[in-house]
Amino acid sequence: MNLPNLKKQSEVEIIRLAPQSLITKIYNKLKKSLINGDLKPGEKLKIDSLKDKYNSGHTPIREALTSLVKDGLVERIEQKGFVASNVSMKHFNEVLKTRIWIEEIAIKKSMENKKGLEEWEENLILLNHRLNKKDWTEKYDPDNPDSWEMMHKKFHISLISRSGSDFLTKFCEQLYDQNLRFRFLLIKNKKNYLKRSVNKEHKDILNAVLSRDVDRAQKSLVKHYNVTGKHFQNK
Amino acid sequence: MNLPNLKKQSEVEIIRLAPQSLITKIYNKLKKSLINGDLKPGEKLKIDSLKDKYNSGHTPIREALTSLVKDGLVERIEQKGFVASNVSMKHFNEVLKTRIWIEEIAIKKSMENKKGLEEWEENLILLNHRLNKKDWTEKYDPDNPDSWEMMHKKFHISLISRSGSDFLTKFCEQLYDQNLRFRFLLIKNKKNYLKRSVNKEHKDILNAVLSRDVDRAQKSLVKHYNVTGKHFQNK
DNA sequence: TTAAAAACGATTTTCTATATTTAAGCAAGA
DNA sequence: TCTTGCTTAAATATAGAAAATCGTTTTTAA
Repeated sequence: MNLPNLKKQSEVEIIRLAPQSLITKIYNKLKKSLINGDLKPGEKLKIDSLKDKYNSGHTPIREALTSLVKDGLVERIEQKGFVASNVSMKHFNEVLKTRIWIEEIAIKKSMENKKGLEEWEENLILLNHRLNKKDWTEKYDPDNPDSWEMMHKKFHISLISRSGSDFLTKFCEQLYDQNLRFRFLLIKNKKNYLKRSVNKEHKDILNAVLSRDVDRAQKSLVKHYNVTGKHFQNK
Repeated sequence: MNLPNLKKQSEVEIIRLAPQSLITKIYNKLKKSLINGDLKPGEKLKIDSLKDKYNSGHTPIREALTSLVKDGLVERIEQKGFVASNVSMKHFNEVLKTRIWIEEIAIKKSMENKKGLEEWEENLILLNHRLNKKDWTEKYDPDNPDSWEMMHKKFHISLISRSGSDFLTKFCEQLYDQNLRFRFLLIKNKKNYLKRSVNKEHKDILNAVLSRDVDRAQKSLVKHYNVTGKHFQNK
């Protein structure tokens, strides 16, 4: 999360030389499919089919699914296998309100954390600037960290990740992914949704953070989430 | 979490007839050992050893460990296997403050939730009453729901589980287990710890809840957690 | 002579193939 | 209609193969 993101690219390359397990690869692919809706809510996730699809044995598939269960994206029924988690407005509303409760605290604590405050602020400015230049109708592709969705996630996680609790940050990430899935699956009127002025909403949050106004930052963050919420009330 | 807990015992029995997978059994046993310290922080968790210990193949062990990674009790290093998560005061303090932040909200929302409010209150009275009768120096045994530790967990989870967000409740449970592990591993002066008047602390929380005083309930809950915290500052 | 690089072997993780167990659908008989 | 048993499909579990890591030794070269 520090500034010289681009320079670190090379380091990442070195890390990548350490072979990634099939488990991780399949986990990421399945997660993507669950979030973007390729795997439909309620759909049976048969080990054998996935095994063929991803050219692997049982173990990597089962382990990836086991992780996804803990992420809340897959449900497991003992002795009956795995199913893509169901979605509903009830679930969406739960995630929405939970995010609001949690992130209100997390952004507050992040702003109150003096250590590296200025670097964080500058980094947020950059992230927001880059995000602004991107086309937010771009396709969801978690493998591309420069895609709008991934940069958007990075901006939001950055906003709340200085609370001093990694547990909290991870929890927020989980909820972020849940929400993303709902957005892809449940938004009724996508045209309407795209009229939304996200950039303005982000700018409001950013400005509040930069003026170190905790209350206003919380309010604009909550507002941002509630605007998303509005677009789920079918119309 | 509703009142007729005892009657439901039979239902539980019926559910148990559906054979539990080895995965789940091993998951529970490993979790227990990680929390009570039989498996030491930092200890290598070799698949082969565990396989022998639990008389099983690789699959159930690996899957159980994969779940425990998501619980934060085990760490996984790609291609190098699994290790029991490390503990430190830093980690403890993180969990402590996170619990305080989160549960302050959760207990508030639980108290503000009108639906089934009175049943919940009555249930809390019962849980607290039963907890009072038990000896809190009793050994930790997650297989026995009537043990002090398990009833204590039930009381605390019950306090915060009516927020309307299952995500939040699960998160609190995770943090509860983390904290429990720290309690077993990090408390320096156990004799001193046992002098603590838990029953009084619980009664304060309960009374505040029953008088529907949100602010006082939050404060006494936080106090309860901070008292625990004090016992970690080595002396 | 010594430091770095390569090679080897043992251990362990990861993965595949296969066997066992369980669930579920269906048909025959009470 | 409700069992009961049969059949099939799928989940779960085991055994063993393949790949990666780690520590040690051997080789190479300065």
